[in-house]
Amino acid sequence: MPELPEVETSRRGLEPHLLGRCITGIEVRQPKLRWPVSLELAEFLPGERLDALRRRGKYLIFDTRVGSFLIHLGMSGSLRVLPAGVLPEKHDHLDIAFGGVNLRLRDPRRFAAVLWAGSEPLKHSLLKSLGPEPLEPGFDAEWLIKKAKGRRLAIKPFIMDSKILVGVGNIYANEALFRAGIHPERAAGDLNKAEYGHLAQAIVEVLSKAIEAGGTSLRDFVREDGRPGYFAQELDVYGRTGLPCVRCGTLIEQRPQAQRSSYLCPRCQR
DNA sequence: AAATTCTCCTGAAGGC
DNA sequence: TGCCTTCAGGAGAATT
Repeated sequence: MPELPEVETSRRGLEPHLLGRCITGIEVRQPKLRWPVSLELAEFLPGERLDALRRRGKYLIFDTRVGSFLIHLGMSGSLRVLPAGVLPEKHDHLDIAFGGVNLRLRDPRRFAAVLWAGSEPLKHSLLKSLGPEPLEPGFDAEWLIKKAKGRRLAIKPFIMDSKILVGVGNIYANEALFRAGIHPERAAGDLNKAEYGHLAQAIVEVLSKAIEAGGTSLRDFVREDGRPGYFAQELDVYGRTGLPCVRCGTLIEQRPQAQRSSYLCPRCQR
């Protein structure tokens, strides 16, 4: 599922193909994604040049002179750049044509979003309340401590909350907590300063390594050029139910938590 | 304000 | 071989 590293991998893969090129057309074959695909895309974008391709959390921001649009990949979305004329396959819901190439969105589960965001995209309702980027200044243990003060919410959903920090989904939340040796069901407000130090560092390391590796490949995620990422083999706990802990050999447990699966080593994580 | 539950969707995997 | 059921999940919206 695309998390921050996968979205950043997509951004880096797409940028050299699309930056500075002019949009020549929009084709929406399936407008019913998480929200209806914004009609403004077809209205405003043809003839405009892509001036920048940015990322905020798991959102990609495409900037043009007349305004910006957002793409969120949901959990099964992927973007690819293809030569014009390649026929769409099942679940290829939308093309944005850039002259001789097409930016194509595929999303079997249709949780993706393609939305117009106007001239100040960071003020869009979906972006304005997002927490700090974990790989940029503004995110550290002190920030987490401040936000966690007094909260009884479990630490795992806490770090998956995009208002606390962006980019951490189920996979990397599990991995970061394992690295930090913290049990996912602990109350966020109960962790001490040292634990938050370890956790902040673990989040940064896990996301950085995943970006270096080119994004985790799981089920539906495909990179912009179609090659899968290869971080999956480096996961310590996610999806390893019943397998031995890489550190102590204790069997990894899986348990439901807030409508998601948590994976943990009951010995290493306290 | 904070916590919890619901919701969208369909492919994959498991059971029989 | 095939049909049915269950699970997976990003994250906003609705509810408590």
